[in-house]
Amino acid sequence: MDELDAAIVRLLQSDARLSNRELARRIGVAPSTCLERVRLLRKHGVIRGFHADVDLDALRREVQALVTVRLRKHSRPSYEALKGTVSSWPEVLTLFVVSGDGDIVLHVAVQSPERLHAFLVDRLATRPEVDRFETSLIFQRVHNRVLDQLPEVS
Amino acid sequence: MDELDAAIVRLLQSDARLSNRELARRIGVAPSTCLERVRLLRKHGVIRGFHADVDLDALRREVQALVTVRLRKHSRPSYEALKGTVSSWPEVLTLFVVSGDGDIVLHVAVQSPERLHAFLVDRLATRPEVDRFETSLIFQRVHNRVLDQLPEVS
DNA sequence: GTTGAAATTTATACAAG
DNA sequence: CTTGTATAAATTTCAAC
Repeated sequence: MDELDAAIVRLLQSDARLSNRELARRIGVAPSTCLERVRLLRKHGVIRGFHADVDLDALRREVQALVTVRLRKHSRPSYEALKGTVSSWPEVLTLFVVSGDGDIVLHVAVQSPERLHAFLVDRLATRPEVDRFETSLIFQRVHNRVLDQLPEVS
Repeated sequence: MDELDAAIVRLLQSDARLSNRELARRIGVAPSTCLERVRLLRKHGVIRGFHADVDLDALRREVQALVTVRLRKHSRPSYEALKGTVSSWPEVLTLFVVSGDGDIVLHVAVQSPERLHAFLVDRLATRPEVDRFETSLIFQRVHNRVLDQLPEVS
């Protein structure tokens, strides 16, 4: 990753649909050079994919929460079982495996407070791996979608 | 949002760089129809943008954490001041304003455990709005990038 | 709202520096 | 690794349904 790659990565984070021509123009190289750079960034896993960011309200997900889950057992099968199940739940946007008071944090988004409660008691609380959980309503989310490469630690 | 819009939104979440032709082919309409649909979805704010998903390790962000922050005062100026400051910190990926034990949750990603500590004590703890905070290391993150529209609540 | 076709713009491969 | 050029493909507009 040199300066050019960093610039490409920055621009494609802010707009994944930039044409290759425009991208090349902005970083100051020929389109064919730019195309090859992007191809390599994808191949090497630096760029993992391109995704549309969709308004949650439009998806009828007006209520968001962070749910901190504590497992009954801290065994690998316990983690894997819950992770596997959760990934099939449409309510869940992100799952974090964490240290600390909780073991897993879920970011969920659903239609209503009632649906949130239904998710918690019908889906989550019925899982045998789950001991207990705490729920925080999300009033606001601010996403930074353009991340720069941090400087090397010297 | 009819069935066609939902299909477009679904496909563009999984691959924002799908060509308009391919998108049109998959949902079964003419390219010009598809183009107009996408244009309207953007105009109406359903599609908020297109972003490249970049590997955090490639950005030298190998250590992630969730930081639950408690404010000294629960006044609007207190929230706004911290939100404003945080948005200029490159370490922060997402900020959640939440209810519950914490008032704000930060998802941060930095170079090393040492840098995480530096972030916490030098940046966060020095803010006058901050009372205290708790930090959970993130061992794993599973992102669901394709969200379907949830059914109407009847 | 949708379409097909024309005109414009872009992506892509590749030979060469 | 980079570039310019040639070819193929896609985007975009628009008159008409």
